[in-house]
Amino acid sequence: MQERIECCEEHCVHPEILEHVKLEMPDEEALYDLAELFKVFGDTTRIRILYVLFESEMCVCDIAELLNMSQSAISHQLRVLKQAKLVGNRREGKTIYYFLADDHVRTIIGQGMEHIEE
Amino acid sequence: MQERIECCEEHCVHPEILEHVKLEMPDEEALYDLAELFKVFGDTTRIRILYVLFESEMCVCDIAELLNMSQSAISHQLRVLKQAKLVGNRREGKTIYYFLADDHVRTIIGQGMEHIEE
DNA sequence: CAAACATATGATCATCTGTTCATATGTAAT
DNA sequence: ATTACATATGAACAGATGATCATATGTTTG
Repeated sequence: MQERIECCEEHCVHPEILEHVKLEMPDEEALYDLAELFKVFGDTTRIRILYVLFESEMCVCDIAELLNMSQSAISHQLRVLKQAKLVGNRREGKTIYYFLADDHVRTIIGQGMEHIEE
Repeated sequence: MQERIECCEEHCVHPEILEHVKLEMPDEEALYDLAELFKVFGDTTRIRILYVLFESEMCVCDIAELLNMSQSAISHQLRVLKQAKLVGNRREGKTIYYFLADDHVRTIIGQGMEHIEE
C-alpha cells in the first residue's frame, strides 16, 4: 500500500475536522448493529414479507402462498426478521401469526421508497 | 412440498384481506430496487463512510485514513454509494471530494439507530 | 396414543459480496 | 515529456447468504 499522508495533511481537509469526525462516530458495536439491521431490509423476500404484514398479521402458510414461495423459505426469513425485532409472533392453536413489531419499519421503508422514486 | 390450502381457506385470514394485500403490494421492480437500496446500507464500511460524510465532504484518501482502510477498498465502496445516488462527488485538481447526495440518508440511518437503541 | 397439520431447523449448494493486489487513468508540477 | 500523486478498476479469492430438501418439533383431533 502506498503512503497517503501527504494528501491529507496538505490540502484535503482541516485537521480539526478529522478530529471532530472521529469524536462524532458512533462506536464500532453500534455501527455493526446498524449494518446488520439494514442487511435485513436488503432482501426482496423479506421486504415483501414486511409489506404483507403492513396490512394485517398473518400466518406462515398465508405468507408463503401470497408470495408464492415454500413454507420453509418463509419460515427461515421470518426467523431473521424476528431476530432483528422487526416482527413479533403469537401462537393460536397450531398456527402462528406474525405481525410488525415496530413503527420504525414503516418509516424506514417509506424513506427508502421516497429515495428510489426520485 | 406439502399442501397448504386447507390452512388458509379455513381459519387463517379472510380472503378479502389476501385480495387486498395483493393489490396493495408495490410492483416487483420497485421492491427489487428497494431491497438493492437497503443492501447498500447493509455494510459496516459503507455505513461508516456515510457517517464520515455527515460531518463534511471529504476526499478518498482522508476517508481511507479515518477508517484505517486501503484506498482501493474505499474507492470500491464509494462507487457503490454513488451508483445508489447516496453520495455525489466533485473534482478539484487531483483530488475528488465526496459528499452526501440526499437528506434521506440521514433520516434512514437515524431511524435505524432509533430502532437498535431500544 | 396415533395421525394430521403448522411451523421450525439443520445441512447442502450455488450465488453473491467485500477485500486485496496489481495496474490503469487522469491531473499537476518540474 | 517525465515524474509524482490521487483515484479508479479488473481479477481473484475467502467468506457470507438464501433457497431447497429432508426431517424434527409442537399442537390438535379422533
